[in-house]
Amino acid sequence: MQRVFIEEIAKYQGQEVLLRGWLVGRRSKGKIHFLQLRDGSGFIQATAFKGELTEEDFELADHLPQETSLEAWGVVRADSRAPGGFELALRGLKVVARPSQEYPITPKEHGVDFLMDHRHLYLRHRRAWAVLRVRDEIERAIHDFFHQRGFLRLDAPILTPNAVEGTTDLFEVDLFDGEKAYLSQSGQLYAEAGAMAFGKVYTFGPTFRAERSKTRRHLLEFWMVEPEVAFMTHAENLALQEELVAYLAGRVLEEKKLELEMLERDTTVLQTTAQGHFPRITYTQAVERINRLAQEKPELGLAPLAWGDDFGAPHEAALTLGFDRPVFVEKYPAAIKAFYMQPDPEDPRLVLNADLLAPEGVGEIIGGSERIHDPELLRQKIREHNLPEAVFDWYMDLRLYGTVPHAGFGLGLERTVRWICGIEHIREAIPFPRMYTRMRP
RNA sequence: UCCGCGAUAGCUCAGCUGGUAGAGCGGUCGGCUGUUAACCGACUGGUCGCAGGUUCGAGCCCUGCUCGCGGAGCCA
Repeated sequence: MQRVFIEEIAKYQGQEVLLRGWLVGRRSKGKIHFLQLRDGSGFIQATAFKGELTEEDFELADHLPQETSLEAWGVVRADSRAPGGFELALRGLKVVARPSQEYPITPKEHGVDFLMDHRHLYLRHRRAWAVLRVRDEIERAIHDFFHQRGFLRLDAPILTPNAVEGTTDLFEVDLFDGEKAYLSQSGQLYAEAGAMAFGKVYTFGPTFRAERSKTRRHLLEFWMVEPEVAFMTHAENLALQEELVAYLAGRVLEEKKLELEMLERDTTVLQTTAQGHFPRITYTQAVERINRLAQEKPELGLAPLAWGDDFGAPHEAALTLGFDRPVFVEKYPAAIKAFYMQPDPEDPRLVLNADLLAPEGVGEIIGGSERIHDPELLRQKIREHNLPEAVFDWYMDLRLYGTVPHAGFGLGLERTVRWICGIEHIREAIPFPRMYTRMRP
C-alpha cells in the first residue's frame, strides 16, 4: 500500500492508501465515526463505518484523543459532504503515540495570550498552517523574483558596529574587553557595498528594533528584503517595488488559494494589486489630502498636519482608505528622513524617497529611496545628523571609488504577510514572534 | 515611556447594592449510519493574579505590585 500525502490525495481516488499524521478532532454518529486528520501537507476527513474495519479498530477510532499520532489506511473517495471534497474510507488504523495529557488547544475559542503561550502547539492549527504556508510562498516568490531579474543574494551581517538610522533603538551586544556591537536594524549599507560589486543585489534576513512597541504592526525581530541596485533612479526604484508587490500578490493568489480560503480572505484587493498601476502621490499632496479629510470627516479624529510634520499611524491608515491597491507616497521633507537619502534636484527641501502603503488601512510595507552618491554631500549629512564619522569610513569609501547613483528599498516580510493574509496582528505572521511583551516559547 | 482596559474552573466568560463561587465549551462514560466548532444524557472541574488594608463578613471596596491586551510615539 502506498503512503501518500493529503496535499495530493485527489490523484489517488479509488485507491487504497496509507496516511501518516495526527488526529485533529472527531465526531461520531454511533455507527459512523468522522475523524479529522492532518499530515502537515493538508487536512482530510476519514470515515469509519461499522463493519468496514475490525471491531477493535472501529472502537479505537471513537476513543482516540486529539493530537494522537497515527497511521490510517483506507480508500480515497470524492464526497461533497467531506470538507475539502475528498475523504478516506477507513479500513484500519494504528496508533503511533497517544498524548500523555489532554491537548490544551481545543476546537473552541481561546484568547490571544493563551494561544501565544502555546505557540509551539498552535503552529499545528489550521489558521497558523494557512498563514505560515502563505509566508513560505511569499519568501520563495521573493527569491524567484529577484533571481529571475539577475539579482545576487548578498547576506548582510547581523552583528554590526553602526546605527543605520540614528533614531531607532538598537539591541546592544557585549563583545570582548568592553567592546559593543549591535544587532542589525538594516542590511542596507552592506547591500550598497554589494550593489557596487554585483550591480543588483538583495539582502534577506532578520532585523532587530529595540522599541517598546505594543501595536499590531511591530515586532522586535522581523524579516526584511532589501534590494539595492547600482545606477537605479528614483523612478525605476518605484517601478521595481510595484512589480515586486504585484508579483507577490499574484503568486499567492495563484499558488495559495486554499490557504486564502481557509483564512476567509476577501481577495478583491489582492487581484487589483496583482495588476500593478499603483497610484503615486507626493508627501505634499498627502498632507493636503489628510487635512481635507480631517476637515470633511471630523469623526475620523485626525489631527491636522503642518507641512514638514511626519505622518502618524492614523494619518497613514486614513491615506490608504481611498485606494483599491497599494499607494506610493514620495518625496518627503529631508528633515524627517534618514541621512543617506538623495535630495530632490527640483526641490532641495525634499528627498527622492517613497513609502509604499498597503490598502485596507494596513499602512507602510516598504520604505525606499535613492541614496546619496556624492561623497561631499554624504559627509555633510553625516555631520548634520551628528553621526560618528569613523563608523561610516567604509560606507564613505563606496563614494570615493567610482561612485554611481543607486537606489533601493526594504520590504517588511511580516507586514506583507499580515496584509496579504488579511490577519489582524503581525504576531501571527511569523512562527515565533519576539515582542516587547513576549519572548516565549 | 505615556494613556485606556483587563486577570474568576483546562479554555471562553457571567457573578447586581459586600452576605455560603456559576454557565457554556473541553475531558470521561453512554446513545445516535453523513457529522461539519454536530446533537442528546450523566459524570468531572476553583490558591477568584500577588501582597496588604477596610469590614461581623471581600471575587466585589481601598492601596501597592506583577502579568497581559489595545492604542500613542517609532518604524518594515
